[in-house]
Amino acid sequence: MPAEAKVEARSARSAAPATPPLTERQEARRRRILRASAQLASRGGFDAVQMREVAESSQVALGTLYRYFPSKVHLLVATMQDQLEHMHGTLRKKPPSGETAAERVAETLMRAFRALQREPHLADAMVRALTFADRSVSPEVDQVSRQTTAIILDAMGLADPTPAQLSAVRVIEHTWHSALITWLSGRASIAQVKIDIETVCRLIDLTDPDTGA
Amino acid sequence: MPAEAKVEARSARSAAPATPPLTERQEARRRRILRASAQLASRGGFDAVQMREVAESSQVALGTLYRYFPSKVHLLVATMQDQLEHMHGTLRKKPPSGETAAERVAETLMRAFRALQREPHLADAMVRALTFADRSVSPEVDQVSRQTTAIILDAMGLADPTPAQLSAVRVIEHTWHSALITWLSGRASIAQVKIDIETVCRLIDLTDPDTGA
DNA sequence: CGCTAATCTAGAACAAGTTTCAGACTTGAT
DNA sequence: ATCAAGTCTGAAACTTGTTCTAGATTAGCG
Repeated sequence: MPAEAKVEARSARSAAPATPPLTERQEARRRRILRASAQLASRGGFDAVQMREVAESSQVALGTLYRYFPSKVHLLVATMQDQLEHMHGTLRKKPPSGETAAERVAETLMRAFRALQREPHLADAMVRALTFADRSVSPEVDQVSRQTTAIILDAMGLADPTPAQLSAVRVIEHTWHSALITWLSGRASIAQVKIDIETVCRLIDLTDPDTGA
Repeated sequence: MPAEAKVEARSARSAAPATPPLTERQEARRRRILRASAQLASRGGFDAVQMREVAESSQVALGTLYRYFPSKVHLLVATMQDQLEHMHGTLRKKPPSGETAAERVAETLMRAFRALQREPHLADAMVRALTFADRSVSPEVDQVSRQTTAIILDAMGLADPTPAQLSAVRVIEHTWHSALITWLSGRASIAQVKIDIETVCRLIDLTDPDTGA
């Protein structure tokens, strides 16, 4: 029988279908790797996360690093999952105060944006990885997307959204990601991102089953 | 005095401030390079565009290729500029037929989307490069963005848009790029992209100075 | 305990983007 | 026609992501 179970995509909750539980030491390794990844990313962004350095930093052989995360993009997307969970927890504690759903969503996203501004390099690494990811990372990217959707729906305060509302949420996510990229690459100001977020959030009112179209 | 002028960012119109004109042979080299890039990209997407192969394919030394395009991302973004010009020309010939501005924009974007579907690998290479570009490529990416904006404004049929309308256009572009990415990475269907585009285009009506909010 | 299969480690090796360099070639000016 | 300065070429070198290998370790089972 195997000694330590096969290591694969890890996820927050019960999403993973067949992920054998990790040993304590394995869980610890995984943590060390993610911590090193975030640390290096915080310094110099995407480029500063070098696999050899991550391995050394987390006291793990390069081959092992690749066993846990099959590519740099996988690693950074996993790092993002990790950070997103934090974020969601933090956001839950102080629900947004806006009157309308649109206001609350915009407020929540701006709060998240401010958090990202505190670690712009880390944001750079995570977002670039997310948009650069190819099909082999789809499951992980999808998980990030679901988590983001959950955060937005939370802010809207909706139990069961209509299809139109889900469309609006998807568009908001698109805008969120793309606006972040333009900000990170210095092509848009913080103010600009704020405007874009507020603009797209008006779509929510438009799809409100009571008042919208 | 210099023999052949310094090669730098090239742009469609008068945007470049100080780009000495290229020799005929230089212009020809540049063309060959872009053609090779598009050709390789059409085959296997981003990964298939290998600088050594582009150089060989376009009968240019590797060092020369790097003189014309300082990185793979620069090259692919330039390739996108090139393709966008084609596209804009093509789109101009058959203006969209929709009643409202929103309909016309959605129609135009869907037409562009269909064109991309014909060369999904090329689309992959260009879009991935665009979103992966860091600050050093900002001017070129910005040029692509301006060109895209021009296409959308064309479709709206607007001479001088209001700030609110420009915001809407920016959000539409965000959605357009991000939706393309989700499609390219297999996380969204063509139908899904269509819905997202149509959804975000409703923002236009919302900002119409006559009828909107 | 002692086995056995899987995991982990160290390090070499490979791949593709990027840089560098010496020498041949072009260009525009004199 | 000649020259100086800038370009192009071919090839090697360097960087960093990724793969591979042989041997040491570890985990669970009988």
